[in-house]
Amino acid sequence: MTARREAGEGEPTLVWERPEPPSRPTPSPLSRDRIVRAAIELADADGLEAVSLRKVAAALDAGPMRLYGYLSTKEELLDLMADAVYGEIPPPARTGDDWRGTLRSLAHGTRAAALRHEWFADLLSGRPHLGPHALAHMEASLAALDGAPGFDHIDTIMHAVETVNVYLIGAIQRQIAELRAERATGMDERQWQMASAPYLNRMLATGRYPMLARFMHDASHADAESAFEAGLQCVLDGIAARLPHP
Amino acid sequence: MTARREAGEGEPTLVWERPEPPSRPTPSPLSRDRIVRAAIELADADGLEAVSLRKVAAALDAGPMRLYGYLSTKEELLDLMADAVYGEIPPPARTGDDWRGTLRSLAHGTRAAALRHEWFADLLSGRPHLGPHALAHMEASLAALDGAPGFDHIDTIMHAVETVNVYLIGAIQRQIAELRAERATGMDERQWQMASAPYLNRMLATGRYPMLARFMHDASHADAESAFEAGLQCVLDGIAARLPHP
DNA sequence: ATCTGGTCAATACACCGTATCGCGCGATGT
DNA sequence: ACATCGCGCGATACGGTGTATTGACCAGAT
Repeated sequence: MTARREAGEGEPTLVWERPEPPSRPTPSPLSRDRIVRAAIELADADGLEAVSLRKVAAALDAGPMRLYGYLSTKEELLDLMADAVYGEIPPPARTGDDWRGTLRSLAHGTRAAALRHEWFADLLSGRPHLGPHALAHMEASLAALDGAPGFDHIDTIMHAVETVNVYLIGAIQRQIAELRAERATGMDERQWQMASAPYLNRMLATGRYPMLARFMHDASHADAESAFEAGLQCVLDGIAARLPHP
Repeated sequence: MTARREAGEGEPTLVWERPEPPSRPTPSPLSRDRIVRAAIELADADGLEAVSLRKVAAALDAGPMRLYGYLSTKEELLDLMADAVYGEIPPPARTGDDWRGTLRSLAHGTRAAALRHEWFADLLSGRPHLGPHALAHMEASLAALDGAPGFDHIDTIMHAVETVNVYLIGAIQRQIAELRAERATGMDERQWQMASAPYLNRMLATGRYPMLARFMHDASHADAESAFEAGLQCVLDGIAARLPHP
């Protein structure tokens, strides 16, 4: 055996002068949910790259290693975060025969959630989202179209939903990228022109990009929201065109 | 550490027994281009997260810090990599009045480049791509539509290109994500069903996802290529529907 | 012959994800 | 009531990252 701290023998220090046991700081109760919420808070505030297991744990008054009881990898935390976003998307309103309205509400709901959590865009290129909320969202999307006029076969339904989703993903990425560019140079559009425009102007001045120059000069730059809506209508038109026509 | 440290003012060791100066390993000539190529090689082989300044430098027989003469940040390296991909996209064939063919060739060319460099999908959510090749690609896209019947105004042209691009981005992301999921479980579709299906089957068995179950059971799962083409046709139809009709 | 300026390698630092270890507490068996 | 055990958790450790700083070296100018 080994020397065990026992009152019978040496006990070098008396209780009075011996410090209390480190006084466990009330090990805060943990749950996957609390962990994910803390991570999302960090990501919302400072972006995905500010989410580290150490910081998440610190935000919960816990040591980093404690998280490994709830997750076995940081990637799993990211998966949970993505699924939490799906949980925020309101299920598309079931609007009877108005399948366009259904798909539009679906798209706008998703877009709104993604804009609330910019980092969501960064998680789209990772593995497919198979969490319960993601599945439920997919299920609701399919169900909302089920029985609408023209959508008889599951293939038709899935194709429509997938096409809208693909457009949606692209639109989210585009806008998030744009939004970050603006913020990086100073948040204001005027400031953006001041900061990034010199380079662009120099490029345009080379004459190698006449169409871009024309665009910069002549185009009516629409805001992101209405550009999104316009493209979405375009996709919906395309879907409609391929339905068995009444 | 310092074998030659004694070389103060006595020079105690004789030339004969003193090793030659470490014989600079012929500091390999560097260029932004070589750096980017090395980085792309790494990324193609092992994914974006395998690209570190240290490894890129090592691949070029250089110290990590040497790269900072050519880049001031790792992000800039990623920007250069993304722009290199744009450089690989063949300019859309100018096909006269066949604007659909133009947009299709554009989309397929981009998609092919993205599939050659899976990591490209990960760079889409970052800042907008403003490198010379990206600008040239955009310019070529706009120019290819200029003068096509119905595309009179720059707004019309830009809207069409942007809509296709957005769909394109989404489709690329989707397919890359899917592709990675397959590879993660063992590369083969049969193996994928063996590995990931148990979880999905359990989820479907709960009865909470009837539409998904129906999809799994009844749908004719098309391959990625034709699904992409179908969605693209859908978008093109939508664009056509909003043109001033002949 | 000495100084100088510019390149680059070496070193250092803060941070990351995670494997390992060992302490201390609660539960358990006697 | 006491001895023992298991184990959840913190501390520590390791190999990696991006990058700031430092300092050795060499070319060219004085």
